[in-house]
Amino acid sequence: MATELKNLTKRSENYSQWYNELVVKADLAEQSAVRGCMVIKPYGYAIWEKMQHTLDEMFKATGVQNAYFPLLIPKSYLCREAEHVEGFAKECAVVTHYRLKNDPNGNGVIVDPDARLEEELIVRPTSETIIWGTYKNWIHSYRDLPILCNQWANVMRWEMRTRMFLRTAEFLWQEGHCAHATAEESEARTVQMINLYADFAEKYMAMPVIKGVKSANERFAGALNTYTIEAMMQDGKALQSGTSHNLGQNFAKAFDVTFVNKDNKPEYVWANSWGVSTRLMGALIMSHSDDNGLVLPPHLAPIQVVIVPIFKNNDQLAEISKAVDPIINDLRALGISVKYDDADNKRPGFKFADYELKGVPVRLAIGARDIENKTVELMRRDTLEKQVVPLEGIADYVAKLLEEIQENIYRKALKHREEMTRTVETYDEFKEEIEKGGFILAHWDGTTETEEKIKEETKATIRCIPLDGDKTPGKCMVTGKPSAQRVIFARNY
RNA sequence: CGGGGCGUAGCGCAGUCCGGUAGCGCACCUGGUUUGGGACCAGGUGGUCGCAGGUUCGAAUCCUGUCACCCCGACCA
Repeated sequence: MATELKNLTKRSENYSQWYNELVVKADLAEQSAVRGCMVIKPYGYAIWEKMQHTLDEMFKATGVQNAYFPLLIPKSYLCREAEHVEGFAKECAVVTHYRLKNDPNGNGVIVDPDARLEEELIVRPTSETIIWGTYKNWIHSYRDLPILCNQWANVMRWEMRTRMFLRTAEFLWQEGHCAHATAEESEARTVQMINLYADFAEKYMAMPVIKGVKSANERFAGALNTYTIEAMMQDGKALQSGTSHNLGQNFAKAFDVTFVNKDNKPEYVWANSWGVSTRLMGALIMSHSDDNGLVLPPHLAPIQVVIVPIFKNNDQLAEISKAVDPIINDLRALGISVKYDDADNKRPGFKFADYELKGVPVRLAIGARDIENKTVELMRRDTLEKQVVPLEGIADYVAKLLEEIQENIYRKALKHREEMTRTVETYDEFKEEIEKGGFILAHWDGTTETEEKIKEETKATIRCIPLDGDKTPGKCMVTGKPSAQRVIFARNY
Protein backbone atom coordinates (compact mmCIF):
# COMPACT_ATOMS: atom_id res chain seq x y z
CA MET A 1 0.00 0.00 0.00
CA ALA A 2 2.50 2.58 1.15
CA THR A 3 4.87 1.25 -1.45
CA GLU A 4 2.87 3.20 -3.96
CA LEU A 5 3.25 6.28 -1.79
CA LYS A 6 6.97 5.81 -1.73
CA ASN A 7 6.99 5.64 -5.48
CA LEU A 8 5.71 9.19 -5.39
CA THR A 9 8.74 10.32 -3.44
CA LYS A 10 9.69 12.93 -5.98
CA ARG A 11 7.65 15.55 -4.23
CA SER A 12 9.09 18.44 -6.14
CA GLU A 13 8.02 16.76 -9.37
CA ASN A 14 4.46 16.12 -8.40
CA TYR A 15 3.70 17.31 -4.93
CA SER A 16 -0.03 17.51 -5.64
CA GLN A 17 -0.27 13.88 -6.62
CA TRP A 18 1.79 12.85 -3.62
CA TYR A 19 -0.52 14.84 -1.39
CA ASN A 20 -3.67 13.33 -2.87
CA GLU A 21 -2.32 9.80 -2.51
CA LEU A 22 -1.35 10.49 1.06
CA VAL A 23 -4.81 11.76 1.98
CA VAL A 24 -6.42 8.65 0.54
CA LYS A 25 -3.88 6.07 1.72
CA ALA A 26 -3.78 7.40 5.27
CA ASP A 27 -7.54 6.94 5.36
CA LEU A 28 -8.34 10.61 5.96
CA ALA A 29 -10.69 11.33 3.08
CA GLU A 30 -11.65 10.43 -0.44
CA GLN A 31 -13.09 12.13 -3.46
CA SER A 32 -16.88 12.11 -3.40
CA ALA A 33 -19.15 11.33 -6.32
CA VAL A 34 -20.40 14.90 -5.95
CA ARG A 35 -18.43 17.41 -7.98
CA GLY A 36 -15.63 19.04 -6.04
CA CYS A 37 -16.69 17.54 -2.72
CA MET A 38 -14.94 15.02 -0.50
CA VAL A 39 -15.92 12.39 2.02
CA ILE A 40 -14.04 12.79 5.28
CA LYS A 41 -13.45 9.33 6.69
CA PRO A 42 -13.55 8.48 10.41
CA TYR A 43 -9.81 8.78 10.97
CA GLY A 44 -9.64 12.15 9.23
CA TYR A 45 -12.71 13.35 11.04
CA ALA A 46 -11.22 12.36 14.39
CA ILE A 47 -8.37 14.80 13.74
CA TRP A 48 -10.82 17.51 12.72
CA GLU A 49 -12.85 16.88 15.88
CA LYS A 50 -9.77 17.31 18.01
CA MET A 51 -9.04 20.61 16.27
CA GLN A 52 -12.65 21.63 16.73
CA HIS A 53 -12.75 20.87 20.43
CA THR A 54 -9.47 22.63 21.07
CA LEU A 55 -10.51 25.76 19.20
CA ASP A 56 -13.91 25.69 20.86
CA GLU A 57 -12.32 25.75 24.30
CA MET A 58 -10.08 28.59 23.26
CA PHE A 59 -13.01 30.60 21.88
CA LYS A 60 -15.11 30.07 24.96
CA ALA A 61 -12.26 31.25 27.15
CA THR A 62 -12.59 34.62 25.39
CA GLY A 63 -16.34 34.83 25.94
CA VAL A 64 -17.51 33.52 22.58
CA GLN A 65 -20.66 31.39 22.40
CA ASN A 66 -21.79 28.99 19.72
CA ALA A 67 -24.94 29.49 17.66
CA TYR A 68 -26.36 28.26 14.38
CA PHE A 69 -27.78 30.09 11.39
CA PRO A 70 -29.55 28.82 8.24
CA LEU A 71 -27.82 27.07 5.38
CA LEU A 72 -29.90 28.94 2.81
CA ILE A 73 -29.67 32.65 2.27
CA PRO A 74 -32.24 34.67 0.30
CA LYS A 75 -30.62 36.06 -2.81
CA SER A 76 -31.56 39.62 -1.89
CA TYR A 77 -29.38 39.44 1.25
CA LEU A 78 -26.29 38.99 -0.87
CA CYS A 79 -26.98 42.15 -2.83
CA ARG A 80 -26.91 44.39 0.21
CA GLU A 81 -23.17 44.80 0.61
CA ALA A 82 -21.78 45.79 -2.77
CA GLU A 83 -18.17 44.65 -2.34
CA HIS A 84 -19.30 41.42 -0.74
CA VAL A 85 -21.40 40.53 -3.79
CA GLU A 86 -18.44 41.26 -6.02
CA GLY A 87 -16.35 38.80 -4.01
CA PHE A 88 -18.78 35.92 -3.59
CA ALA A 89 -21.85 36.07 -5.78
CA LYS A 90 -20.24 34.51 -8.82
CA GLU A 91 -19.37 31.17 -7.31
CA CYS A 92 -22.49 30.09 -5.44
CA ALA A 93 -24.86 27.16 -5.63
CA VAL A 94 -28.42 28.39 -6.06
CA VAL A 95 -31.68 26.74 -5.01
CA THR A 96 -34.33 27.54 -7.58
CA HIS A 97 -37.04 24.92 -6.95
CA TYR A 98 -38.61 23.26 -3.94
CA ARG A 99 -40.16 20.10 -5.37
CA LEU A 100 -39.50 17.07 -7.52
CA LYS A 101 -42.06 14.97 -9.34
CA ASN A 102 -42.19 11.66 -11.17
CA ASP A 103 -40.97 11.95 -14.71
CA PRO A 104 -44.00 11.53 -17.00
CA ASN A 105 -41.69 9.56 -19.33
CA GLY A 106 -40.90 7.17 -16.52
CA ASN A 107 -37.23 8.11 -16.05
CA GLY A 108 -37.13 8.55 -12.29
CA VAL A 109 -37.80 12.05 -11.01
CA ILE A 110 -37.51 15.50 -12.51
CA VAL A 111 -37.59 19.01 -11.08
CA ASP A 112 -41.18 20.16 -10.99
CA PRO A 113 -41.25 23.24 -13.24
CA ASP A 114 -44.29 24.53 -11.34
CA ALA A 115 -42.32 24.57 -8.11
CA ARG A 116 -40.07 27.50 -8.93
CA LEU A 117 -39.13 29.68 -5.97
CA GLU A 118 -40.15 33.29 -6.26
CA GLU A 119 -36.85 34.34 -4.71
CA GLU A 120 -33.91 32.02 -5.18
CA LEU A 121 -31.99 30.81 -2.15
CA ILE A 122 -28.21 30.70 -2.07
CA VAL A 123 -26.31 27.92 -0.34
CA ARG A 124 -24.14 29.93 2.06
CA PRO A 125 -20.61 30.63 0.86
CA THR A 126 -20.16 32.43 4.22
CA SER A 127 -22.75 33.70 6.65
CA GLU A 128 -22.14 37.43 7.15
CA THR A 129 -25.31 38.39 5.35
CA ILE A 130 -27.76 36.04 7.05
CA ILE A 131 -26.18 36.74 10.42
CA TRP A 132 -26.33 40.51 10.08
CA GLY A 133 -29.90 40.18 8.82
CA THR A 134 -30.58 38.40 12.12
CA TYR A 135 -28.49 40.65 14.38
CA LYS A 136 -30.69 43.56 13.32
CA ASN A 137 -33.41 42.08 15.51
CA TRP A 138 -31.09 41.34 18.43
CA ILE A 139 -29.46 44.71 18.82
CA HIS A 140 -31.18 47.84 20.09
CA SER A 141 -29.05 49.31 22.83
CA TYR A 142 -25.39 49.45 23.82
CA ARG A 143 -26.50 47.09 26.61
CA ASP A 144 -27.07 44.37 23.96
CA LEU A 145 -23.42 44.56 22.95
CA PRO A 146 -21.08 42.96 22.39
CA ILE A 147 -22.49 39.91 20.68
CA LEU A 148 -19.80 37.26 20.38
CA CYS A 149 -21.12 34.37 18.31
CA ASN A 150 -19.42 31.51 16.59
CA GLN A 151 -20.94 28.97 14.23
CA TRP A 152 -19.58 25.56 13.26
CA ALA A 153 -20.99 24.84 9.86
CA ASN A 154 -20.52 23.70 6.31
CA VAL A 155 -20.32 26.22 3.49
CA MET A 156 -20.24 25.87 -0.25
CA ARG A 157 -18.31 27.72 -2.91
CA TRP A 158 -18.50 26.56 -6.50
CA GLU A 159 -14.75 26.59 -7.07
CA MET A 160 -13.51 25.93 -10.57
CA ARG A 161 -10.70 23.72 -9.38
CA THR A 162 -10.72 21.76 -6.17
CA ARG A 163 -8.18 19.89 -4.10
CA MET A 164 -8.96 17.72 -1.09
CA PHE A 165 -9.00 19.69 2.18
CA LEU A 166 -7.31 22.72 0.59
CA ARG A 167 -10.13 23.78 -1.66
CA THR A 168 -13.26 21.66 -1.81
CA ALA A 169 -16.64 22.86 -3.05
CA GLU A 170 -18.14 22.08 0.33
CA PHE A 171 -16.06 22.52 3.43
CA LEU A 172 -16.43 22.56 7.20
CA TRP A 173 -15.38 25.58 9.20
CA GLN A 174 -16.11 27.85 12.06
CA GLU A 175 -17.06 31.44 11.49
CA GLY A 176 -17.14 33.92 14.34
CA HIS A 177 -19.28 37.03 13.97
CA CYS A 178 -18.98 39.74 16.57
CA ALA A 179 -20.88 42.96 17.04
CA HIS A 180 -19.37 45.76 19.11
CA ALA A 181 -20.27 49.22 20.31
CA THR A 182 -16.95 50.83 19.38
CA ALA A 183 -14.42 50.64 16.58
CA GLU A 184 -11.60 50.12 19.07
CA GLU A 185 -13.29 47.18 20.74
CA SER A 186 -14.00 45.55 17.38
CA GLU A 187 -10.42 46.03 16.21
CA ALA A 188 -9.14 44.58 19.48
CA ARG A 189 -11.31 41.50 18.98
CA THR A 190 -10.13 41.11 15.39
CA VAL A 191 -6.51 41.11 16.55
CA GLN A 192 -7.28 38.87 19.54
CA MET A 193 -8.69 36.20 17.24
CA ILE A 194 -5.78 36.20 14.79
CA ASN A 195 -3.48 35.80 17.79
CA LEU A 196 -5.61 32.92 19.01
CA TYR A 197 -5.33 31.23 15.61
CA ALA A 198 -1.57 31.70 15.58
CA ASP A 199 -1.36 30.11 19.04
CA PHE A 200 -3.45 27.19 17.90
CA ALA A 201 -1.37 26.68 14.77
CA GLU A 202 1.91 26.75 16.64
CA LYS A 203 1.01 24.94 19.88
CA TYR A 204 -1.33 22.28 18.53
CA MET A 205 -0.57 21.91 14.83
CA ALA A 206 3.16 22.45 15.39
CA MET A 207 2.97 24.73 12.39
CA PRO A 208 4.81 28.05 12.50
CA VAL A 209 2.82 30.92 11.02
CA ILE A 210 3.41 34.53 10.15
CA LYS A 211 0.81 36.97 11.36
CA GLY A 212 0.11 39.87 9.09
CA VAL A 213 -2.29 42.13 7.30
CA LYS A 214 -3.61 41.45 3.80
CA SER A 215 -3.02 43.95 1.03
CA ALA A 216 -6.13 45.66 -0.36
CA ASN A 217 -6.07 43.23 -3.24
CA GLU A 218 -6.19 40.11 -1.08
CA ARG A 219 -8.59 41.48 1.52
CA PHE A 220 -11.92 39.82 2.32
CA ALA A 221 -14.80 41.18 0.24
CA GLY A 222 -16.49 43.85 2.34
CA ALA A 223 -13.78 44.17 5.00
CA LEU A 224 -11.83 47.25 6.05
CA ASN A 225 -8.90 45.16 7.04
CA THR A 226 -8.03 41.46 6.97
CA TYR A 227 -5.54 39.82 9.34
CA THR A 228 -4.10 36.49 8.29
CA ILE A 229 -1.82 33.71 9.41
CA GLU A 230 0.36 32.39 6.61
CA ALA A 231 2.16 29.06 6.76
CA MET A 232 4.73 27.55 4.45
CA MET A 233 4.26 24.05 3.12
CA GLN A 234 7.14 21.65 2.48
CA ASP A 235 7.17 22.46 -1.23
CA GLY A 236 7.75 26.11 -0.41
CA LYS A 237 4.28 27.32 -1.30
CA ALA A 238 2.31 29.50 1.08
CA LEU A 239 -1.00 28.52 2.62
CA GLN A 240 -3.38 31.04 4.13
CA SER A 241 -4.48 29.19 7.24
CA GLY A 242 -6.82 31.52 9.06
CA THR A 243 -8.24 35.00 8.74
CA SER A 244 -9.82 37.63 10.95
CA HIS A 245 -11.63 40.53 9.33
CA ASN A 246 -12.40 43.95 10.67
CA LEU A 247 -15.65 44.74 8.86
CA GLY A 248 -16.02 48.26 10.24
CA GLN A 249 -19.62 49.41 9.88
CA ASN A 250 -20.06 48.04 6.35
CA PHE A 251 -22.42 45.21 7.21
CA ALA A 252 -24.25 47.21 9.88
CA LYS A 253 -24.96 49.85 7.26
CA ALA A 254 -25.97 47.28 4.64
CA PHE A 255 -28.39 45.60 7.06
CA ASP A 256 -29.30 48.71 8.99
CA VAL A 257 -28.12 47.46 12.35
CA THR A 258 -28.03 50.39 14.75
CA PHE A 259 -27.99 50.73 18.51
CA VAL A 260 -28.56 53.59 20.91
CA ASN A 261 -25.30 54.48 22.60
CA LYS A 262 -24.68 55.81 26.11
CA ASP A 263 -25.26 59.35 24.86
CA ASN A 264 -28.70 58.29 23.67
CA LYS A 265 -27.63 58.66 20.03
CA PRO A 266 -28.17 56.03 17.30
CA GLU A 267 -25.01 54.51 15.89
CA TYR A 268 -24.10 51.73 13.48
CA VAL A 269 -22.65 48.60 15.06
CA TRP A 270 -18.97 47.68 14.58
CA ALA A 271 -18.35 44.20 13.23
CA ASN A 272 -15.68 41.60 12.75
CA SER A 273 -15.64 38.02 11.51
CA TRP A 274 -13.01 35.31 11.69
CA GLY A 275 -12.67 31.73 10.55
CA VAL A 276 -10.63 28.63 10.01
CA SER A 277 -11.65 25.61 7.97
CA THR A 278 -10.90 22.00 7.17
CA ARG A 279 -8.14 23.57 5.10
CA LEU A 280 -6.17 23.33 8.34
CA MET A 281 -6.20 19.57 7.79
CA GLY A 282 -4.45 20.14 4.49
CA ALA A 283 -1.99 22.44 6.21
CA LEU A 284 -1.28 19.82 8.84
CA ILE A 285 -0.69 17.11 6.25
CA MET A 286 1.56 19.23 4.05
CA SER A 287 3.57 20.71 6.92
CA HIS A 288 4.93 17.56 8.46
CA SER A 289 4.36 14.44 6.37
CA ASP A 290 7.17 12.41 4.86
CA ASP A 291 7.38 9.55 2.39
CA ASN A 292 6.31 7.03 5.01
CA GLY A 293 3.04 8.90 5.40
CA LEU A 294 1.51 11.34 7.83
CA VAL A 295 3.37 12.81 10.76
CA LEU A 296 0.81 14.03 13.25
CA PRO A 297 1.65 16.36 16.10
CA PRO A 298 0.91 14.54 19.38
CA HIS A 299 -1.47 17.30 20.48
CA LEU A 300 -3.82 16.49 17.59
CA ALA A 301 -3.20 12.80 16.92
CA PRO A 302 -6.35 10.74 17.53
CA ILE A 303 -4.11 7.83 18.55
CA GLN A 304 -1.01 9.07 20.37
CA VAL A 305 0.46 5.70 21.19
CA VAL A 306 -0.08 2.38 19.49
CA ILE A 307 1.02 -0.83 21.15
CA VAL A 308 1.77 -3.78 18.88
CA PRO A 309 2.18 -7.18 20.52
CA ILE A 310 4.48 -9.64 18.80
CA PHE A 311 3.37 -13.20 19.40
CA LYS A 312 3.43 -16.66 17.92
CA ASN A 313 0.39 -18.12 19.65
CA ASN A 314 -2.50 -17.29 21.95
CA ASP A 315 -0.61 -18.17 25.12
CA GLN A 316 2.10 -15.73 24.26
CA LEU A 317 -0.46 -13.07 23.40
CA ALA A 318 -2.19 -13.60 26.74
CA GLU A 319 1.12 -13.17 28.52
CA ILE A 320 1.95 -10.02 26.60
CA SER A 321 -1.52 -8.61 27.13
CA LYS A 322 -1.09 -9.13 30.86
CA ALA A 323 2.11 -7.10 30.77
CA VAL A 324 0.61 -4.43 28.49
CA ASP A 325 -2.52 -3.90 30.56
CA PRO A 326 -0.93 -1.78 33.30
CA ILE A 327 0.95 0.25 30.67
CA ILE A 328 -2.30 1.12 28.95
CA ASN A 329 -3.85 2.12 32.26
CA ASP A 330 -0.87 4.26 33.22
CA LEU A 331 -0.84 6.01 29.84
CA ARG A 332 -4.58 6.64 29.93
CA ALA A 333 -4.27 7.97 33.46
CA LEU A 334 -1.91 10.57 32.02
CA GLY A 335 -4.54 11.53 29.43
CA ILE A 336 -2.78 9.80 26.57
CA SER A 337 -4.86 8.03 23.93
CA VAL A 338 -3.65 4.50 23.38
CA LYS A 339 -4.53 1.80 20.93
CA TYR A 340 -3.59 -1.77 21.68
CA ASP A 341 -3.66 -3.59 18.37
CA ASP A 342 -3.80 -7.28 19.24
CA ALA A 343 -5.48 -8.31 15.99
CA ASP A 344 -4.12 -11.68 14.93
CA ASN A 345 -5.05 -11.35 11.26
CA LYS A 346 -2.31 -8.86 10.45
CA ARG A 347 1.38 -9.34 10.88
CA PRO A 348 3.46 -6.93 12.94
CA GLY A 349 5.29 -5.56 9.92
CA PHE A 350 2.02 -4.62 8.32
CA LYS A 351 0.83 -2.89 11.47
CA PHE A 352 4.08 -0.94 11.78
CA ALA A 353 3.79 0.38 8.26
CA ASP A 354 0.11 1.12 8.63
CA TYR A 355 0.43 3.20 11.81
CA GLU A 356 3.36 5.06 10.32
CA LEU A 357 1.20 5.89 7.34
CA LYS A 358 -1.42 7.20 9.73
CA GLY A 359 1.10 9.31 11.61
CA VAL A 360 0.76 7.80 15.10
CA PRO A 361 3.51 9.62 17.08
CA VAL A 362 4.75 6.75 19.23
CA ARG A 363 4.75 3.01 18.70
CA LEU A 364 5.52 0.43 21.32
CA ALA A 365 6.29 -3.12 20.21
CA ILE A 366 6.42 -5.82 22.81
CA GLY A 367 7.24 -9.51 22.38
CA ALA A 368 8.47 -12.50 24.33
CA ARG A 369 12.02 -11.16 24.31
CA ASP A 370 10.85 -7.92 25.94
CA ILE A 371 8.76 -9.69 28.53
CA GLU A 372 11.87 -11.59 29.55
CA ASN A 373 14.05 -8.45 29.67
CA LYS A 374 11.30 -6.21 31.08
CA THR A 375 11.72 -3.85 28.14
CA VAL A 376 9.75 -2.53 25.19
CA GLU A 377 10.78 -1.42 21.73
CA LEU A 378 9.79 2.20 21.15
CA MET A 379 9.68 4.05 17.87
CA ARG A 380 9.00 7.75 17.42
CA ARG A 381 7.30 8.70 14.17
CA ASP A 382 8.99 12.07 13.68
CA THR A 383 12.53 10.69 13.41
CA LEU A 384 11.68 7.00 12.84
CA GLU A 385 14.28 6.20 15.53
CA LYS A 386 13.91 2.97 17.43
CA GLN A 387 15.12 2.30 20.95
CA VAL A 388 14.67 -0.35 23.58
CA VAL A 389 13.50 1.11 26.88
CA PRO A 390 12.72 -0.42 30.28
CA LEU A 391 9.09 -1.19 31.06
CA GLU A 392 9.55 0.46 34.43
CA GLY A 393 8.29 4.03 34.20
CA ILE A 394 7.37 3.72 30.54
CA ALA A 395 4.23 5.87 30.83
CA ASP A 396 6.09 8.90 32.14
CA TYR A 397 8.79 8.37 29.57
CA VAL A 398 6.22 8.32 26.75
CA ALA A 399 4.42 11.37 28.13
CA LYS A 400 7.66 13.35 28.02
CA LEU A 401 8.53 11.98 24.62
CA LEU A 402 5.19 13.09 23.18
CA GLU A 403 5.96 16.66 24.23
CA GLU A 404 9.42 16.36 22.75
CA ILE A 405 7.99 15.14 19.45
CA GLN A 406 5.50 17.99 19.44
CA GLU A 407 8.35 20.47 19.85
CA ASN A 408 10.63 18.71 17.44
CA ILE A 409 8.25 18.76 14.51
CA TYR A 410 7.52 22.42 15.20
CA ARG A 411 11.23 23.21 15.19
CA LYS A 412 11.71 21.22 12.00
CA ALA A 413 8.93 23.13 10.25
CA LEU A 414 10.28 26.43 11.55
CA LYS A 415 13.77 25.61 10.35
CA HIS A 416 12.42 24.73 6.94
CA ARG A 417 10.54 28.03 6.75
CA GLU A 418 13.58 30.01 7.79
CA GLU A 419 15.75 28.31 5.22
CA MET A 420 13.18 29.02 2.54
CA THR A 421 12.78 32.69 3.44
CA ARG A 422 15.04 35.20 1.68
CA THR A 423 15.39 38.94 1.44
CA VAL A 424 15.81 40.57 -1.96
CA GLU A 425 16.57 44.14 -3.06
CA THR A 426 15.93 44.18 -6.79
CA TYR A 427 13.10 42.95 -8.97
CA ASP A 428 15.54 40.87 -11.05
CA GLU A 429 16.75 39.17 -7.93
CA PHE A 430 13.12 38.63 -6.93
CA LYS A 431 12.23 36.95 -10.24
CA GLU A 432 15.14 34.59 -9.83
CA GLU A 433 14.45 33.73 -6.19
CA ILE A 434 10.70 33.23 -6.52
CA GLU A 435 11.33 30.32 -8.88
CA LYS A 436 13.03 28.47 -6.02
CA GLY A 437 9.87 28.67 -3.89
CA GLY A 438 9.51 29.89 -0.34
CA PHE A 439 8.89 33.33 1.13
CA ILE A 440 10.56 36.40 -0.31
CA LEU A 441 10.82 39.55 1.80
CA ALA A 442 10.84 42.62 -0.40
CA HIS A 443 9.89 46.27 -0.45
CA TRP A 444 6.64 47.26 -2.15
CA ASP A 445 5.17 50.68 -2.76
CA GLY A 446 1.76 49.76 -1.36
CA THR A 447 -0.16 50.07 -4.62
CA THR A 448 -2.47 47.53 -6.16
CA GLU A 449 -1.00 48.22 -9.61
CA THR A 450 2.47 47.13 -8.56
CA GLU A 451 1.08 44.06 -6.80
CA GLU A 452 -0.89 43.11 -9.92
CA LYS A 453 2.14 43.58 -12.13
CA ILE A 454 4.24 41.33 -9.92
CA LYS A 455 1.49 38.73 -9.83
CA GLU A 456 1.14 38.73 -13.59
CA GLU A 457 4.85 38.50 -14.23
CA THR A 458 5.85 36.04 -11.51
CA LYS A 459 2.63 34.36 -10.23
CA ALA A 460 3.65 35.52 -6.75
CA THR A 461 1.26 37.40 -4.49
CA ILE A 462 1.68 39.38 -1.31
CA ARG A 463 0.87 36.87 1.38
CA CYS A 464 0.87 39.51 4.07
CA ILE A 465 2.37 42.61 5.53
CA PRO A 466 3.91 41.08 8.65
CA LEU A 467 2.94 42.46 12.05
CA ASP A 468 6.19 41.38 13.71
CA GLY A 469 9.79 41.62 12.64
CA ASP A 470 11.80 44.12 10.63
CA LYS A 471 9.97 47.41 10.07
CA THR A 472 12.76 49.28 8.29
CA PRO A 473 11.47 51.46 5.46
CA GLY A 474 12.99 51.26 1.99
CA LYS A 475 12.24 51.60 -1.70
CA CYS A 476 9.88 49.46 -3.78
CA MET A 477 11.83 46.86 -5.77
CA VAL A 478 9.71 47.56 -8.85
CA THR A 479 8.93 51.28 -8.87
CA GLY A 480 11.55 52.67 -6.47
CA LYS A 481 8.82 54.54 -4.59
CA PRO A 482 8.96 54.62 -0.78
CA SER A 483 7.99 51.48 1.13
CA ALA A 484 7.08 51.42 4.82
CA GLN A 485 8.40 47.91 5.45
CA ARG A 486 9.18 44.65 3.70
CA VAL A 487 6.24 42.40 2.83
CA ILE A 488 6.07 38.67 2.19
CA PHE A 489 5.73 37.46 -1.36
CA ALA A 490 5.13 33.83 -2.30
CA ARG A 491 3.34 31.52 -4.62
CA ASN A 492 0.42 30.07 -2.80
CA TYR A 493 -2.26 27.38 -2.66
C1' C B 1 -13.39 28.50 -19.69
C1' G B 2 -8.11 27.60 -22.34
C1' G B 3 -3.86 23.67 -22.68
C1' G B 4 -2.46 18.50 -21.63
C1' G B 5 -3.85 13.55 -19.86
C1' C B 6 -7.06 9.63 -18.54
C1' G B 7 -11.67 6.47 -18.25
C1' U B 8 -11.05 -1.67 -18.63
C1' A B 9 -12.84 -5.91 -11.30
C1' G B 10 -12.85 -2.45 -4.81
C1' C B 11 -7.62 -0.09 -5.97
C1' G B 12 -3.33 0.34 -9.51
C1' C B 13 -2.66 -0.93 -14.51
C1' A B 14 -1.74 -3.90 -19.51
C1' G B 15 -4.46 -4.86 -23.93
C1' U B 16 -6.40 -0.11 -28.38
C1' C B 17 -1.72 1.45 -33.49
C1' C B 18 -2.90 -3.95 -36.45
C1' G B 19 -11.11 -5.80 -34.70
C1' G B 20 -11.78 -12.40 -33.27
C1' U B 21 -15.59 -12.48 -27.57
C1' A B 22 -10.80 -9.69 -21.53
C1' G B 23 -5.82 -10.15 -18.62
C1' C B 24 -1.92 -8.87 -14.65
C1' G B 25 -0.57 -7.06 -9.57
C1' C B 26 -2.83 -5.67 -4.96
C1' A B 27 -7.26 -6.43 -2.13
C1' C B 28 -11.15 -10.14 -1.04
C1' C B 29 -12.78 -15.61 0.11
C1' U B 30 -11.19 -21.06 1.46
C1' G B 31 -7.37 -24.42 3.35
C1' G B 32 -2.52 -24.99 5.26
C1' U B 33 2.22 -23.19 7.01
C1' U B 34 3.68 -18.55 9.31
C1' U B 35 4.16 -14.05 12.85
C1' G B 36 10.68 -8.92 16.05
C1' G B 37 9.44 -4.35 9.43
C1' G B 38 4.22 -4.44 4.56
C1' A B 39 4.25 -13.36 4.89
C1' C B 40 4.24 -17.83 1.71
C1' C B 41 1.95 -21.99 -1.03
C1' A B 42 -2.44 -24.01 -3.31
C1' G B 43 -7.30 -23.10 -4.89
C1' G B 44 -11.39 -19.56 -5.63
C1' U B 45 -15.05 -15.10 -6.22
C1' G B 46 -15.52 -10.73 -8.88
C1' G B 47 -15.78 -6.76 -15.19
C1' U B 48 -22.71 -5.54 -20.20
C1' C B 49 -14.19 -2.40 -20.99
C1' G B 50 -17.53 5.74 -18.75
C1' C B 51 -22.27 6.53 -21.64
C1' A B 52 -25.05 6.82 -26.46
C1' G B 53 -25.13 6.06 -31.52
C1' G B 54 -22.66 4.15 -36.03
C1' U B 55 -19.37 0.77 -39.27
C1' U B 56 -18.76 -4.75 -39.30
C1' C B 57 -20.32 -11.65 -39.62
C1' G B 58 -17.86 -9.87 -35.17
C1' A B 59 -15.93 -3.74 -31.46
C1' A B 60 -12.42 -2.57 -25.12
C1' U B 61 -10.02 -1.87 -30.03
C1' C B 62 -12.35 1.82 -35.84
C1' C B 63 -15.86 6.42 -36.58
C1' U B 64 -19.29 10.30 -34.42
C1' G B 65 -21.24 12.47 -30.27
C1' U B 66 -21.41 12.96 -25.06
C1' C B 67 -20.18 12.68 -19.82
C1' A B 68 -16.76 12.19 -15.86
C1' C B 69 -12.23 12.66 -13.46
C1' C B 70 -6.87 14.24 -12.93
C1' C B 71 -2.77 17.79 -13.87
C1' C B 72 -1.23 22.94 -15.54
C1' G B 73 -3.55 28.13 -15.99
C1' A B 74 -7.64 31.88 -14.93
C1' C B 75 -10.76 32.10 -9.68
C1' C B 76 -10.38 31.25 -4.45
C1' A B 77 -10.08 29.71 2.36
